Amino acid sequence: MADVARHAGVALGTVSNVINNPAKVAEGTRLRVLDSIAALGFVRNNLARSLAAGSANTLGFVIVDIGNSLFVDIARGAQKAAGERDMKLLLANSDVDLDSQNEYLDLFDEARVSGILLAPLDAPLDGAAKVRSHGRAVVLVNWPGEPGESCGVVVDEELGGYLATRHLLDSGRSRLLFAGGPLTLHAVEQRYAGARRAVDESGGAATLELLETDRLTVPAGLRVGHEIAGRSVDDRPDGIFASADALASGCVQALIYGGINVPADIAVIGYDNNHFAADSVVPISTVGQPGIEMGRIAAELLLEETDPSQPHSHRTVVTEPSLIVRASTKPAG
Amino acid sequence: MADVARHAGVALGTVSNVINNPAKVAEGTRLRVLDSIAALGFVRNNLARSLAAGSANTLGFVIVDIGNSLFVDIARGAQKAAGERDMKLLLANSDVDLDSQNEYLDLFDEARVSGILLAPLDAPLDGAAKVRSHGRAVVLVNWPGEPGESCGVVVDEELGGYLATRHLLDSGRSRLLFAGGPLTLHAVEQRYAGARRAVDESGGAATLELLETDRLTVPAGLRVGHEIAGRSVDDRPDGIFASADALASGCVQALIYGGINVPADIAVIGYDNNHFAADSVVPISTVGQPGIEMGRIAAELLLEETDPSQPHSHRTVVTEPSLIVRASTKPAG
DNA sequence: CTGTTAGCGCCTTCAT
DNA sequence: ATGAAGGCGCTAACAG
Repeated sequence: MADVARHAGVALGTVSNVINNPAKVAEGTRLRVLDSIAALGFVRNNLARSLAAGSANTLGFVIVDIGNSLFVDIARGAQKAAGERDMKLLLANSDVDLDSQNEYLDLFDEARVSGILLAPLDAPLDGAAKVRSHGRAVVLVNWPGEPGESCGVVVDEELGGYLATRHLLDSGRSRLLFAGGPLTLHAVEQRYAGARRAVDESGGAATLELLETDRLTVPAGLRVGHEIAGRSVDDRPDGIFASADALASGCVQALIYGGINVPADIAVIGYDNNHFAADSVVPISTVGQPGIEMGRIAAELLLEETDPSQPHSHRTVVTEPSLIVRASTKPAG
Repeated sequence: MADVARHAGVALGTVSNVINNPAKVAEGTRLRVLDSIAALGFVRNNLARSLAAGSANTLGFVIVDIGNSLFVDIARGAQKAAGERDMKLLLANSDVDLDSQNEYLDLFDEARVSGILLAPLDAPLDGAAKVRSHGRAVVLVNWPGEPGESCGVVVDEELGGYLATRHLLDSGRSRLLFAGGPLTLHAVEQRYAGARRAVDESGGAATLELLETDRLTVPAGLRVGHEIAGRSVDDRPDGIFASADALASGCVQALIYGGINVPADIAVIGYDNNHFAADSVVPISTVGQPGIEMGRIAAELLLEETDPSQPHSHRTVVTEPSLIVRASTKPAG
């Protein structure tokens, strides 16, 4: 930086101003300094900048599973929101491993990032608490904030379950089946609760069978589909709500394989709006989480919490999922 | 850090040594300092550390598409290799956007990371050249290194195409069809060349039809499958090499939908070892890239280039894909 | 093995 | 609008 100053024939402080407070320096000088910067291939040392300034222009995002498209969408949304405030977003993949998650939390802590976004795995949040105790803001993503401790962004899973089921009912289906599990998973349980509510509202006009699976994968869905295809026609549902697209995809494939027509015989709706759903012989209706929006909101909450000039109270924002109708639930008949 | 020193009743330099050169300090003192660190919730400021030490313990990885499982695998491998040398790996998603890619390159440059891994998009590598001109090492991933300029790690696509086709031939198929495109994509063209080679080696016992697609997606695969299902039986191939699993998945779905038996009537093999292939009614054979290994190699090349105590000459490491046999190519008959 | 000291590169008052 | 000086928190090299 001193080199640049010498090259441009100005003082070191002026170069600093050209970079950080362009308005404070005369047009001519500014241009001359800029030229020197280019000529010398100068790159501001962010380490020193952040050290001296006491704050970084970077946000960290620790992701539980980078293979999951929802989190990729969230990252995109957060990236965009951060970019609008001239902040950069760095990612770290904890890979569904608690130790790894805590390590990356520490890494961002040591790197003095401005704030941290955390999509946690279903485990104690000690690591986050530790980072927070150092005064670094942590916003939970796809996880409720801890009351009075941190912000969070979640999706209303119950509503999603309701929407999916309501849609099956509206399409003229009445013998419904909910597939998914294990029910100990909060999201699955909530989606089932929503399904339950929709059916209860129908006042006895519809039934809901529960078929719990051990996982939410394509193979599990294949098993579900095969099981149903093996039933006598009368015992089959006419509408299936698979609580994840992977499950729905397997289910649809196995049903078709078994000679059952989707959606004429059985309508199927999934959940998550993964590529699984769209990329199927029979495109599968689904419920989508607003990943990009979630990321944007999370980043904004974090930026707000980080900004000392702004009052901030911790809160959990609940976003709404939305119904995406495709061929797999076209009305019966 | 001064606080810790005071609390432990030692000098500031000792605290530094406890953290960085534990061997250089007496056991008792070390423990006492460690206690103080815990008691005070001290977190070493990595910015200051890197600034003072002149080098960071962090690697950056700019990824073209974080939604692609190959890159996720590569990230895992790189993460592991880096971890073994006490280095951390930070990720950035350029999202198939050149500007974004260059921005993240600059970000890592400013952050003075120890080195950068770049899985580039198919576009000029100016950004990488710029960073390199600042003396920061860049290793190209899934892209050949620029001779004399940088290292790279790639997969032998031609070999992969050969393996897939060889496997179809070995399974007793002879009327082969290669689906994929556009052929302007380097990887597709190479895979086709490998297929060509395998068929040529058969000495006229087999034929290879080329069906170029405009994309490598499930919908494109569906179109391929529907097209083939629409042919008269005699005109159909008995073995299909789809140059991507997404394509193969769509193809298999459409064939089954059209009443064709896979693999009895037509064997299908994909490429990439994505979940698409495994998660299919008929599990699809495929060719897998050694993502984890690629990541590990890339990180090691980078670390070697970064280490001034070691001689280094730029090179491109070519890794070998491997055949993964599943149900979709079980021998005819 | 311990304590002291001089920067790492930059930002930010402060005077000019 | 500009130049000079102090310090951000830490490491490394030195003298004890």
